[in-house]
Amino acid sequence: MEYQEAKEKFISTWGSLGTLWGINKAMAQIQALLFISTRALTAEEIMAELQISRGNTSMNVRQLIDWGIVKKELKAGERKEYFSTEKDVQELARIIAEERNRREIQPVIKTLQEISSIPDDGTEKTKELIKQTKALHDLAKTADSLLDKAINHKQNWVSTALLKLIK
Amino acid sequence: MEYQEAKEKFISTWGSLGTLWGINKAMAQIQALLFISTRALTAEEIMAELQISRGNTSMNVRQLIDWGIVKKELKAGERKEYFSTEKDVQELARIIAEERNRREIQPVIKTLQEISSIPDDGTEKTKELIKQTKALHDLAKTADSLLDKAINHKQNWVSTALLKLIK
DNA sequence: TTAAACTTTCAATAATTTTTGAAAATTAAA
DNA sequence: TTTAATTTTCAAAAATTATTGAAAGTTTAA
Repeated sequence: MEYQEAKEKFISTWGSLGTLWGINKAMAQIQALLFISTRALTAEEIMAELQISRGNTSMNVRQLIDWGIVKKELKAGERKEYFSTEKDVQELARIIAEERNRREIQPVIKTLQEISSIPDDGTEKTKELIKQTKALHDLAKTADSLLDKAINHKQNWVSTALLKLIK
Repeated sequence: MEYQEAKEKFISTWGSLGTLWGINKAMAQIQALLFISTRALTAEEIMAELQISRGNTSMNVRQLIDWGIVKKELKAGERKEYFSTEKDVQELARIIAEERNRREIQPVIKTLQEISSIPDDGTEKTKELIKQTKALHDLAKTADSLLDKAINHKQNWVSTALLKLIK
């Protein structure tokens, strides 16, 4: 396998993996392209490399910026914008964990809290609903604390967690 | 909020959360329904509760069984099948982590391994591709070990991991 | 056997999500 | 200003994914 093939394979693998962290294919592919690029790229270059439209590029780059994964770079004397991604995998993992937590886990915790707090009317089905949503709420809160630790623990948190778990 | 509203809210919240663990809405809703049910349900009952078709029910229940989250129960003297889900949240989390790892993380690790092993032709772009995919591969392997620990550590692994991380 | 009860399959349809591309908006140099 | 370079927006189209429902398949009891 030589460079071009490996590059395409990486971009397509990373793209289809997007769903795993809750983003769409184009967004993941743009990030992948920037991740292995030796320099910041323009919208034009991204479009050409990934064969996607201008609008698609613009929207997805913006989303990546919203996620805090991609940054705009302005070059002196140049009109167009250049884009680059976070290159450190640990930091990338940290940002993604933080965003997913904020966007998806927190709202669910809130809802589970509400549901598990309904009045116990004494029926078996109500007791079961309360018991099960409480259990999920507890699990989610624990996972949340774990994630929060990870998020605020800048360097190498996955390894750290692993090392401690092994002991 | 009384029972019926809370129940509907739970099913719909859990359903839309399906994407977070990589399954579709109907599949997540069926699991949610069984999770708060006080007894095993028939396909007929699932269809009626969730207002979905027979085919949809059949296919999604089968997928839940493939995931190892739902079990068939046969009642003596009855022709139809009853379905129930794993009720313990810790075990549920464990099974989901195991399946996602097997289905999604393992194939990615393999691909990253292949890509990061291409010959270094000395160019900057090849060096960058190798370096970055290697870094991702290392992260994925570490996460994999962590998950593997978790998967084989039956009780309360999230809390355990958290406690150790806090120390 | 046959028939009834029930489950599965899968092509067609519907719903949802993503992508396009051209027009509008913005920005900055002339 | 005006103009040209560039980016953003968004309605329409395309692609993808989920759902239906009726026919085919399976199982068990009579």
